[in-house]
Amino acid sequence: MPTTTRPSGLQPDQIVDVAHTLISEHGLAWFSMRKLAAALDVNPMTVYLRFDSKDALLDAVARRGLRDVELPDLPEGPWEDRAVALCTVLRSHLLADRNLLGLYATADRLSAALLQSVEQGLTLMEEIGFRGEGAVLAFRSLFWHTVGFTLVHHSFDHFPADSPGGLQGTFGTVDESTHPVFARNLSSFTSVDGDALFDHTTHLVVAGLRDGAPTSEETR
Amino acid sequence: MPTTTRPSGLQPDQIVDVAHTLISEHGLAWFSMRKLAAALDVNPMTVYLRFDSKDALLDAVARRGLRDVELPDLPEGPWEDRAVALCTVLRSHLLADRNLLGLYATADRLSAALLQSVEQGLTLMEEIGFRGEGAVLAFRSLFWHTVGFTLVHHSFDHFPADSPGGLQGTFGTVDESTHPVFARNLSSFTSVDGDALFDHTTHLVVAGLRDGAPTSEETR
DNA sequence: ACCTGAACACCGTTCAAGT
DNA sequence: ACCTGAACACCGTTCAAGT
Repeated sequence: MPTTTRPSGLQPDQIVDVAHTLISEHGLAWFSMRKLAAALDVNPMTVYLRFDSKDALLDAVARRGLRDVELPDLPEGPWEDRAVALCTVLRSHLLADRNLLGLYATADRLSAALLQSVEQGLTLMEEIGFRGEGAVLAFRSLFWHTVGFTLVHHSFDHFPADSPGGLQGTFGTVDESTHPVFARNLSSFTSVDGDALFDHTTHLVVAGLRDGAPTSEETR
Repeated sequence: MPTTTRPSGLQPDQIVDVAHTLISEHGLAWFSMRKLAAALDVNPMTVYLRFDSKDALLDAVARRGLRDVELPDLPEGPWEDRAVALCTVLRSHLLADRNLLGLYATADRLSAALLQSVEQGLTLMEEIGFRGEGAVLAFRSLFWHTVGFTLVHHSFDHFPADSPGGLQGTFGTVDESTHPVFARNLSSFTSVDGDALFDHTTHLVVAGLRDGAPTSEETR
């Protein structure tokens, strides 16, 4: 070894790759600039030559995680089914790596990374008669419905029923006189199936879009 | 002063209160256990006598932030309007303190803190004929739609149009041959009005619920 | 020019020691 | 019993110094 400082030629892409892998494997909370540097076998400060800050790096990692998302072609079938399918695929891509979800939540320009979904979504909206800003609005409803529901997904994991206290523990005592309807339906508050709830709500949004579309019966 | 250690009688509620205030004023990123202790004029370790960890404390802060939410009575009017109003009120409560939003995103048992909304939501669902688990499912769709959209809200703040690069900067070059529909509608991608988009999508969900309700015309 | 080592100003948390 | 001080094992980031 001629010198102690190798001109590593460390590329930004490589840094983002390794950061992505580390976060994916160990989680966002575990990740640090120093651990990243160790994984890259480089001085902690070298990373700062390529990225201004940890935030800037995380931004790049988030964008990278979504950049190469390849959405499959939508299946044949009724319009509603294809619209729901778009949402389902999008969501499963976002959920694919749970450790990166926290990153997407704070990463701006989420939609910019998902060009494929924009193309497919707009096509669907035009198919039922939406044009221009109307098509964009309709697409955005569906898109952000999907992203929002996905970000909220982990809240379902720890819902009562299975937990020690059960519903009592979570809701405390539901006062029959102030919350009569709630009290009467308490036994129906079973644990939440996130996938089913998403699917159900997506159908509601899709049906709403379809009903409000300029063209209701000309899809062919 | 007789001794240097006051038997402060520091109450957990007081700790949570001060933590809530600090986060609300300076943000979640600024907040630390040591700064909290300084604000309480107490040794940093004293807080650990009441809370096992920072996470446990933040959990308590999140719950406290929602505990006393008093939802106003729903206005008179058509069912759809009242359902939308419930969502709007819920959202504005969650958005009231933007600095606490990040807390809710990771706080489990979000719904447990919002008993009021459960009572009102279930009442609405029963009004159009939903019963038992059907009513709970319908309510959950509306509730989590609202929470999800709220958590995603800040993504809209930095949407292109006003930013330096504009749409070009965010989307890069939209290839006309691979994304023809997108390219054709590029000019319709104006900046996102989060409130309007939420309102619009909420109407879609509400309309979907109404249409799928057991009773369609017996509301009275 | 490119990289590093040491240092600065912080963290959350543990634990032996004080009163 | 109740609280603290010092310490441990970390952080992100700056910057003068090395090659």
